[in-house]
Amino acid sequence: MRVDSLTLYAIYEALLERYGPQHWWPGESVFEVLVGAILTQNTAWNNVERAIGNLKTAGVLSAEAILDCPRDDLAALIRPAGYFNVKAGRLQNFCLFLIDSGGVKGMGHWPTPVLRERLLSVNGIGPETADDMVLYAFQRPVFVVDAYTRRLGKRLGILGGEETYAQLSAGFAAALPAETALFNEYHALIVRHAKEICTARKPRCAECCLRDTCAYPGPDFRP
DNA sequence: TACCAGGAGAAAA
DNA sequence: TTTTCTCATGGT
Repeated sequence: MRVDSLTLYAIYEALLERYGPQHWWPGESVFEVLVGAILTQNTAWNNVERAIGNLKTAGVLSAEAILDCPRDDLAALIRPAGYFNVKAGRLQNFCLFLIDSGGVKGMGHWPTPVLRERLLSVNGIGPETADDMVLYAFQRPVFVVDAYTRRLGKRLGILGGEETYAQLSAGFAAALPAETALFNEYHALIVRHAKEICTARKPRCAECCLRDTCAYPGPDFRP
């Protein structure tokens, strides 16, 4: 898959001009970013914030505490984030992996491809969650692809819609300079755009809301 | 009331 | 191998 660099950069510039820097990822520590990446799977961030708040209040926002916490109790704490039973297991899987790997510091010594592969080996961590972690927690230049990225790319005519995650991530990364700050901001801006338009235009958007049901072709960011 | 949200894994076809 | 189903709360 090939994506035109100029087009991709023009989209980025347009989003940055419209919304400004997003200062991602929201979180007070690297561990909080890692936890947030799992909790936000198919879930609105507002609900994730509630869940993380519960973990903080209960003193369960560390790998050791999450592993020590009975599964049902952990599930109750993260209930606002939805899929709480599933995510409680995923959090504990990841925390076990994190401790076995020497923590964030130990994992920080791994080359990016190794880091990514090992994260993907953890049950409950798929491509997007792994890349969220690699980019936002470990500050490595990987391009995060989410549902918004796919929809926006399709709306703008730069994607066909059938590409695999790996094809999209590699295609975007190859078309842009490998800069962590750029990849950080780009993904954040796409999410911001989606939220902004969806919130502003409900119930019926006059501009591309990035939903599958939206028939509007979307704003033209092409150069 | 119905739809949607910063996915992933298991089961079924 | 590909498609479908399941997990679930909270906002609009």
